[in-house]
Amino acid sequence: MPELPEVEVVRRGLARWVRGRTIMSVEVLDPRSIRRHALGAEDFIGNLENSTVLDVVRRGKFLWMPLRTEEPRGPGGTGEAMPGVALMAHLGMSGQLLMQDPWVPDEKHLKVRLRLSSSDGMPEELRFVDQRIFGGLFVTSLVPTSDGGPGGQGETPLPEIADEASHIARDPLDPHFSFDEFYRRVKARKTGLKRALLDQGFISGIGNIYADEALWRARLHYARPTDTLKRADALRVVDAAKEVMSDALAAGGTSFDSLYVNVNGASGYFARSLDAYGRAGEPCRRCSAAGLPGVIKREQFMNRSSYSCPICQPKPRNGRW
DNA sequence: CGCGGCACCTGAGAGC
DNA sequence: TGCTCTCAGGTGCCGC
Repeated sequence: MPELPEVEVVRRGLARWVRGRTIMSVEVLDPRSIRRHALGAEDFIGNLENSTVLDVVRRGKFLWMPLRTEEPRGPGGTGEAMPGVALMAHLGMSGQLLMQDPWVPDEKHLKVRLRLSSSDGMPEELRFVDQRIFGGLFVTSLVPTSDGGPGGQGETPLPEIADEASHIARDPLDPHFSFDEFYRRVKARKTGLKRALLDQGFISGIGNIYADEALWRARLHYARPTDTLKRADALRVVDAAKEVMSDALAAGGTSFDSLYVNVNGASGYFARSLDAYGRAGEPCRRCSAAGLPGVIKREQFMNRSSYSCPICQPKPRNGRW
């Protein structure tokens, strides 16, 4: 279940292997994995072949590789660079980007294979593997950012963003993230706090797991109306999200099952340090440390499970927050 | 505008 | 053993 830290682990790993390499050929083994590429497999392949990967860039959970595509030289071709396009990837629930040597047998859920130009000792194939097919690959254009800052986080940040990610807000680990802007927008919206944390247009990179962890750390209820949030509350929950995500990043990403594997094929491991998510029926660590009887409760919210402690993340009795 | 609901998917595990 | 049901969840879209 990749959230921001996992995607960043993949980004860093991938950048090392693919920067500067040319896509020699592309094989789409399951067209469902490129369904967000509206013009189909042939167009997808045509856009990628003979393009060179300039970088690997991330915004929230979206990952893209800006490409340099040259017009064919010779008759009719100028040899000049074409307008900016990028290969976009979203890992969804179970997507993996793996570097493999060609003789390694295909993975069971291999969906797309890119053959890269050879580069001393590096694996020649970039494989997109995805069991549940919530993720996918597609080609998108690059557009200027609305705030003039870099489009995303990469080795050489560009003032452009992949069109399909331009609605995604910066994440709390982004040096250009603005808490003031987040607070202003969240105050103006009438919605529940967890819903706002999961809204990638407000603040990105937070999924169900880290939303619950951040709310627990900030001692806030998931349904807290955002327009009642004090600045200190909002700061606490954003700081908590930032903390939990940088901890996970330092540990190489969270992993609960074998579905998430980073680009080098090794699972991250951070799940053991979760305080709320997945701990239904277990004592709240903060409450037990204080001698209180809090037990983590699981509830359905937004069609998914939410975990919280009824004692330290209470709902008000009188309906006033 | 906001929100609930749902579709998109597969596989693991529970229950019968 | 084998069937059916439930659950996991990021994102986008639809209708109220």
